[in-house]
Amino acid sequence: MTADPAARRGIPDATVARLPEYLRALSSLAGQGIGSVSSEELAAASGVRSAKLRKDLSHLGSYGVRGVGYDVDLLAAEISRELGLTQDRSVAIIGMGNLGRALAAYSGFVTKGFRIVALVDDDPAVVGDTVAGITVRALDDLDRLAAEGLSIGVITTPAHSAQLVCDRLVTAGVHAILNFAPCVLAVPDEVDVRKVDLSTELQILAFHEQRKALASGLGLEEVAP
Amino acid sequence: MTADPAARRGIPDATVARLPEYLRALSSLAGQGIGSVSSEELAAASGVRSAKLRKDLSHLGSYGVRGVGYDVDLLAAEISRELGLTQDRSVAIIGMGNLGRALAAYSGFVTKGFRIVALVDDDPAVVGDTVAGITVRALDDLDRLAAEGLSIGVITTPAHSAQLVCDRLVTAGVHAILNFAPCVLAVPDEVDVRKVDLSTELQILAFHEQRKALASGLGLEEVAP
DNA sequence: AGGTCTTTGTGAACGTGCGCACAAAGTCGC
DNA sequence: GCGACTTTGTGCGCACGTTCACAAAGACCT
Repeated sequence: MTADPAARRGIPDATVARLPEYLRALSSLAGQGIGSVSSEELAAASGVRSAKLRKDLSHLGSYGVRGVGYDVDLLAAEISRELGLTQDRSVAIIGMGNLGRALAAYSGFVTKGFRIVALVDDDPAVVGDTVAGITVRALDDLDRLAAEGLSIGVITTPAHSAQLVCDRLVTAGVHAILNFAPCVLAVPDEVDVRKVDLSTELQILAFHEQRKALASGLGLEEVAP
Repeated sequence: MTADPAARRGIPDATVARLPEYLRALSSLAGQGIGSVSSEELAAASGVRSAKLRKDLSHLGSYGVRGVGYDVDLLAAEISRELGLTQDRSVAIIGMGNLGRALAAYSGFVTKGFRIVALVDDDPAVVGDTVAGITVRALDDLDRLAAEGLSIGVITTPAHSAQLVCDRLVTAGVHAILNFAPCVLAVPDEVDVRKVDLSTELQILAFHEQRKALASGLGLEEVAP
């Protein structure tokens, strides 16, 4: 059983997390008119080692040609299919603060198979405004949106509202949430939550900065010659 | 040698990545007037298992009391110290598009020991504008900023400008970069780069959505009773 | 057609991270 | 003061991810 040619049923999470980067690198190459790449070249363009790239790609089948490399268009199509980008997915952004508005105006991910179908806010003073060509709707409209096939919810509210909004998304049937609010969200097992937090990122950078400063400042310098 | 009480010289990366979350949970608890927590409670507030939390905390020393738990303020201070947040770090944001402006206006990370000291853009039409109370400066001012002790650079430019900006930051002596542009940056080994990309996050969510849809739609449903 | 050369795909070794389960250590009640 | 109880800190086993090194497989030249 599972005589599946691509040996699916389990692409490692670490690999999935890198596939978008490979896809971007491939798009860039295609835009330059390049039709074929070696694992070495594609790995360099993606910021990984070639062995890791080859092992990642091997999880979705054997699409390279030994002695030549990978066909750019074919591989891009294959990764897109694997990531589920062949069908458009509808996205709602909840929370029309600075970040929510910036994301609404960001055109970068519209091109990748994602479509912003709704902007939502709970402030009556904001509801009805037009942001990036879309009219802001009220929180109560979430149920109707979900019924229309909403796929992903993006939460850009303050932390104290995030769990409430999250609960309403889950109740409405949304199974994928991208959370920009600085808090942990409680969700049922079948719901995927990914978190993006720039404060966290800055703190991680600060840690490494301090580590480097300490290492060069004391204790690890060479013995005087 | 290394009879260091805290047994430092190597906190795992995975642990470092979670410390900010613990810190945020502790701040929240402190705000509620709670002075002591068990690993079980703090883990729940941070979205991890208690065993993982205890192992993480053990890497920075023994600050808990058996039978009681952790002192909220003490532990928060200890994590802050470990992350290097005791000294303020200055941050520059380069790229005054929608995202750059949103980050500049975001007050969330000012409270955490980070200070935005400069906003930068290469468009002469934008230089001189005031965003979030700060005057936008030209790209050429980066060297001067770095000389004043700039610690972290945040890149919010389009992808095609990111490498150029990155190079100037590195030349100016910045060792920590947070990259929001959808591209890989080439930097020397001594420079840390962290990348945040919402398109990537959406694609990862899309993958899991598709996987769930396939699993429930075909092949994995139960045998008819 | 055969040999050489390039590049993929992968088996094996290695390191890291995670969770369990428990001993050590301290508190609280009496 | 002592015993029971609670909670931390950690040793161990397992699974996952990464890297190395090489055999298999095809292209290209002659």
